[in-house]
Amino acid sequence: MAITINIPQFRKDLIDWFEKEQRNLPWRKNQDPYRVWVSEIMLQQTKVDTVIPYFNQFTKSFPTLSALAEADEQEVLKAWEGLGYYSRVRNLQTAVREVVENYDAKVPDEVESLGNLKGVGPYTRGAILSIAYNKPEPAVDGNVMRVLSRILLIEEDIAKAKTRKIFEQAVRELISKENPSYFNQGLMELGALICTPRKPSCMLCPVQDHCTAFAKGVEQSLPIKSKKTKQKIEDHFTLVIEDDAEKVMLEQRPDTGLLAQMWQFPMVSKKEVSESLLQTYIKEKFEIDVIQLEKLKPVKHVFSHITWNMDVWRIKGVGQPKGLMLPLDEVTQYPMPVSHQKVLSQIQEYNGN
DNA sequence: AAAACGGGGGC
DNA sequence: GCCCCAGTTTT
Repeated sequence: MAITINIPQFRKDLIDWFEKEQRNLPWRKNQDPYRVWVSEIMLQQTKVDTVIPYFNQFTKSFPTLSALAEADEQEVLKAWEGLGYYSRVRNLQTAVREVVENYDAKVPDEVESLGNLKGVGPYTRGAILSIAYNKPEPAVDGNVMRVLSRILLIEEDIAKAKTRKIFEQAVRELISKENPSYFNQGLMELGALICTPRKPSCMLCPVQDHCTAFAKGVEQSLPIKSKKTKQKIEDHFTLVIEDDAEKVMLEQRPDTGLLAQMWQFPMVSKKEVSESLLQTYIKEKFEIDVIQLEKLKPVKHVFSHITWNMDVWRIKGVGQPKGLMLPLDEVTQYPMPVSHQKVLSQIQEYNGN
């Protein structure tokens, strides 16, 4: 694909704008590769405003790569609680331990070694190399594809995996060798502030003169993106099991899959147990005698690909329940997904708080 | 190549 | 309700 814009002028316009207009964000305080790395992982599929408080807390709790490598896994997961995509932080800790082991606790500055780390894909690799090490590597995310699809009038489907390579090649031709960091960050910042998905602010755009889509008046219809996955619905019983000491039961989710290793109130799919058999199921599974069974307000939780309809039941039992029992005010010490934080709120409301 | 993987926010 | 978001891993 032939690039027809004035490349030196484009670089200057973009970088000058970024120098003047960039937001003051905590991970821009310095170029510490570890902090850049943490920020890039947090920012995957996640808005800046959401990330800011998490980043501040996380880097306070785990200030260095070595600190994160040595930290307790559950504490790390707890620090990520509510951010979502929890495999990101489990992979991150796996990767920093690898860096301590193989690279003397220094974040690699080469494509190969950096890209082989767990959770570091093509985007994150390029972001770290350019922002922390000022190397002219592409860092193509959704912003960059949107911005460049408009400027260069690229009409490939950005939902396709191989389309990213087209944009990487374009960045390789466009990128400033003097300041690759600001060039890449400028593209992303432009996508976040000006060249937005809907109603882009073209009148304020520092590179409007270079934009083919704007010249043709088609910026609103770019980028092209197919893909819409149909999402499933799952119905579950969610069990708040209380013993005579007023402790409640928590269980840990499996090591892999959805919300891996997070803690929750025991849950069972309605495909496995019917409401009429619920009491028998509880009695056998948790080895208690049920003396009270109340239905509370249901909780609905929407993921990107699944909707959980959770019928919440409060169960009073006698005996020694098979499972972790702890006082209600201590469950927050365990990393729990937002869905079950909603359940916890139901209980507290029911208890009159 | 497509699906899995969270959560929040804009309209 | 639908779409978006500073993506990577698994199938």
